[in-house]
Amino acid sequence: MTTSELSAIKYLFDAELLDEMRQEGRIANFSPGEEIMDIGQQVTRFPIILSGSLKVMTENEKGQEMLLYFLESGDTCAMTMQCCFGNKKSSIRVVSETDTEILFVPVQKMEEWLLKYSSWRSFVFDNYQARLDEMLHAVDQLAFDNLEERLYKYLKDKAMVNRNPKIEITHHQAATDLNTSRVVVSRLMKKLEKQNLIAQERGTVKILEFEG
DNA sequence: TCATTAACACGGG
DNA sequence: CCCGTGTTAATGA
Repeated sequence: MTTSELSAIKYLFDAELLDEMRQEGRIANFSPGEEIMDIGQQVTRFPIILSGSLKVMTENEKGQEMLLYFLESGDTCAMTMQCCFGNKKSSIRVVSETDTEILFVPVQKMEEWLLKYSSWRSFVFDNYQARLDEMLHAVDQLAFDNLEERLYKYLKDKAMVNRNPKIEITHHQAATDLNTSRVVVSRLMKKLEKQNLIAQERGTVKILEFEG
């Protein structure tokens, strides 16, 4: 592994830790829609995102999927981290949202690095923090029961991780991710359109706020 | 009141 | 024709 390959995260860690990552880590690439990790799977390697973005989902008892959050470059998955420390099986499904490049590190290294590197401790702590904040916000939105805001945030998140104000998505997909019905999404999309927040074509939605 | 399910029409590819 | 979209009606929480 060359130095340039870890350039996306080099400012996050000590030089020495980066060296270890180069030695111990493996880089893998994924295309949109590819599954990186599934529910029930034993976690043996730990992902750090170099480029692209991931979608993290969970499932309820009935097998319905539910979107938790998106992850981007420099992020890692707090849920996976949790699984690694506890040597548990994954409670989430992770799917590539865009083309992604991921650094995988063996789980044994993680605890070792906690003792050795303060930059690793910060990384782990910050990621927990960020995810907890995001989850709290999600709970807030659910509690206040405003699907319109959730939908708009979902669209904006998707546009942000794709670095593109134009999103390729159908009302059906949005409904699945938000755990609601297509009828509602169609209605709310129309509403957002009337407020000049979005523009729609068949299979695409454009966030007007993000247009350059 | 607002979401869900089912059903339907319209239109583009 | 199939799929995505936009509506409506009936029902339930």
